[in-house]
Amino acid sequence: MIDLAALRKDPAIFRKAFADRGAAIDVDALLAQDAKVRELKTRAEGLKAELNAASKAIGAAAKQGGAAVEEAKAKARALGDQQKAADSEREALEKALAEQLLYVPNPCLPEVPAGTDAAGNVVVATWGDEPQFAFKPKAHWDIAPALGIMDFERGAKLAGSGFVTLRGAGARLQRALVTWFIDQHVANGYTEWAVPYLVSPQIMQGTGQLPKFADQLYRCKDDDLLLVPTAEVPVTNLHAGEILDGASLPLKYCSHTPCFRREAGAAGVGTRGMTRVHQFDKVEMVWFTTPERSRADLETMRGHAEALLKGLGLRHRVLQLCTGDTGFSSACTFDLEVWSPGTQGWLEVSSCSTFTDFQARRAGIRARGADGKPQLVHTLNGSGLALPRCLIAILETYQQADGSVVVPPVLRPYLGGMERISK
RNA sequence: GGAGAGAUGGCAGAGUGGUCGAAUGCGCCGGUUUCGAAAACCGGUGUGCCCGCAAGGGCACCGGGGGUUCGAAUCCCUCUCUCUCCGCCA
Repeated sequence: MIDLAALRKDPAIFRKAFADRGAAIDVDALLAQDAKVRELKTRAEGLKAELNAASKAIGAAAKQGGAAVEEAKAKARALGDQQKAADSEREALEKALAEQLLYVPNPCLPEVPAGTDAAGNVVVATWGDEPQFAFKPKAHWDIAPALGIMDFERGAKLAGSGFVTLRGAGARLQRALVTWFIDQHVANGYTEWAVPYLVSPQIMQGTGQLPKFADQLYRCKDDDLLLVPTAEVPVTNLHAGEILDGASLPLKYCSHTPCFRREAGAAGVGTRGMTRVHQFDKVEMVWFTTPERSRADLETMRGHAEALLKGLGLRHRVLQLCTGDTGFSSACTFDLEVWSPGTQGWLEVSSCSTFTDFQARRAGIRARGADGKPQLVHTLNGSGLALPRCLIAILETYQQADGSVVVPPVLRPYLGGMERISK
């Protein structure tokens, strides 16, 4: 959620930011409503103050008794009616304004390149040479089923298209990746969390998934719970409504969870194999930090994600997303894309963002600063990393002419020393 | 799932219709004292919002929501959560 006081103070900045994003936000309408709400509030509170004073007087008078008390009560009753009317008007308008505010995106940082869509994203770094093969490299959907480590048909049998199963060394490889990732994060000072995979609608609102992206979420109607689309949601909301100790910042958390996404409207686009599925595993990094250091922390966190790809020896690049491609809640995002030799394309395996105070304001996450006053924190998160596409890149990058796949050395200890996955 | 008990400030714990944003204790911060510290004593110590240049004034919050009343931490309804016991269960 944006800061209404900031909007009042400098609407021009917000107008430009929304335009850059391609978001049709009527700033003037928001400002007008805000002014009206505050006017009504002042009036209603004034009446309430009168009423409170009148009630107090009745209390004092009642002790002495007397006929004047009944008359005073009648007057107070009339005042109360007036106050209630004014307050209900204020309440309705304030609620409507708050509702609209939930659909207003986070302005991007000034440094974010302007652009309307993914074509405007800027490559800021590339690592690794393109792997060379003495044969035509295959795609993972050919490699993995042939090795018997991935089964798409059975996934579809269980839950429909977009669900896959991993078998034997495939399942174990994924588990090895998860464990190695988390071990790296813990070594970097992160605290690991295990969290619920179902959360309430209010929690989804805290991080910005609701109300705008309801159609992308799986919902358990009978219990009014939603399956998490990313660990960002439960982990960021761990501190919802809390006032943290400023000296404890930055807090660095990581968590491994499955992620559930309906992917409504994405059918047919890059969905073959395990590239885009309704359920996948991911290790997520989440930071709670201060406004002063959040931008620098984003670099650090992105470095942690990149280090994983380097450790695995996977060619990758880093994109800074342009204004038009930056997510609703984010102020600045870097995507990490890994190279897929089988499809000769790039696959997004991580998205590292700073949400500035946007999520903190929605979720009510503050920290007590040096001056003793609570202040909204900045939240960051980044994948570290998404599992399916890492599996894809490993299988395709390390495939051999005989169909086997060499295991990256860093993972071997997690696979009982296995050096190669063969049939 | 059934039965019962409970939810008050950082913590503990009073308060059952009026001057209660809330006693008291602990904790924390500042001061006095001390060579220094402890102890003791004195003072302070929640959050959000509105009006205001400011000084200052006002409103709201005692788990959430709703109701009764001139007035609710206190009465009523409802939801959530916690604890105890029973059942079921990985």
